[in-house]
Amino acid sequence: MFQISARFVVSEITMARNVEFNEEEAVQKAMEVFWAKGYNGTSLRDLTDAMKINSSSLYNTIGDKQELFVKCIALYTEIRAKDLIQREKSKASALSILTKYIEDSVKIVIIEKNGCLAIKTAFEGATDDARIKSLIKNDNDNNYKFISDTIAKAMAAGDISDDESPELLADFFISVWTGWYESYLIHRDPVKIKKMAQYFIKQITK
Amino acid sequence: MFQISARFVVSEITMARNVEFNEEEAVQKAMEVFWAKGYNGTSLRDLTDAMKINSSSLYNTIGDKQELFVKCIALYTEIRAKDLIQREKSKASALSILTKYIEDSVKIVIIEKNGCLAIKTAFEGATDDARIKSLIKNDNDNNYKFISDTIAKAMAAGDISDDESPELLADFFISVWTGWYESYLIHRDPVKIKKMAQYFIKQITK
DNA sequence: TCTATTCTGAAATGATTGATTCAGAATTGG
DNA sequence: CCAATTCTGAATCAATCATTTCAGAATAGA
Repeated sequence: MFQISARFVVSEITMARNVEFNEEEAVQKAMEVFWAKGYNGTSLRDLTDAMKINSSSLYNTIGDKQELFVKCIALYTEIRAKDLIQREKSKASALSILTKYIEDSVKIVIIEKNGCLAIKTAFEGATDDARIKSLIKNDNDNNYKFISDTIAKAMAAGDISDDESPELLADFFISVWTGWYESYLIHRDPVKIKKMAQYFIKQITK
Repeated sequence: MFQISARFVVSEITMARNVEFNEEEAVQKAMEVFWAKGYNGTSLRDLTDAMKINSSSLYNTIGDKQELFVKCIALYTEIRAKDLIQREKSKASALSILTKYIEDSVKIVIIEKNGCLAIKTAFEGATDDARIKSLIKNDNDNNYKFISDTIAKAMAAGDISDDESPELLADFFISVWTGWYESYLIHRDPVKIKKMAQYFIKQITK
């Protein structure tokens, strides 16, 4: 017997009906709902409506609400990790990779009306699930590593001053960036964000 | 007749039983629960347990869950506003008022395990109540005004450079500050926060 | 086609949600 | 003490919550 849980039963005799829905697409839809409403603000009905599946199908394949949330956060952070890998592949100078990243961060803050799912999740603290904490920390560490490495390279190239450590500047940028989301949630003023980004770039380059 | 709602009935003949619980203390207790669990994560039973009152008393005096939440946010932002007024009264130099404020901000980030209620509320976006949005924006504007005014005074005194506008620096500080809460939620590393604060002070003073 | 197995959809689960009811306790002025 | 009024507490409300059940549809290999 290889039965671990219902969905892992593997018959040695016959196979049967296949799952009708696309799990990845369904998780993507669920992620959007959690993103907009938060964990506690999202009901299972909200989820199954968006995913267009029955709750029994959800529980048979993915699991309960918390399990689904973990998959959503995993998907979200995976997308972000892939974006960083793409940026690292760029042939451009470290400085221009960095400024492009900062400028894109501004754009995302302004476009994404619900803010950042990782930040929202960190602040909501709805569940103390170790997997979620780990995913959020990993996501943060990825960004930290990307920024500090890129700054270090730009310093080595002599494009930005090495008065401060790349690690401190990376921590600092991540902090400002988080604040931009809050600023935009409260004021809806793109100019504020753009000016702060300009200031940050000026501070580290000069 | 002066009847607006049940609790505003004023008899012209006789008075009657008084409210037994202290409303301000009860709201304070409720605030702590909302602070720890968020709006959607807090049930009415969580609230009445902490406030040590019956739900009928709550509805007869304060109102429903949303009304109570408004009062909690009002109390929270009022406490913060009073703190700023105290700081403004100080006879110390603008620069030392500013650095004291920044150092105290670091302490609060590190001490307050649940982060900042205003920031949490902004990110949760649980209710689109105009009063809450207004209170949060007001709180933000208060801090903005205090910081930019203090920076302007320090500039006038020649204690910090006037390369940048006080308004930009105020926006910038508020953003970093918000990020510190997230950083501390994820990493629980006081040194990170302290270093960032030192860096910020250094940047604006030199 | 048949049989074994799995997936789906509707219905229902008990628990909890925010909110209300109302009898009786409390307090006031008379 | 009485009468008028208001507040409190226990019980309860319908609605919704996350989750489960199960009959029947679907599909694989034999």
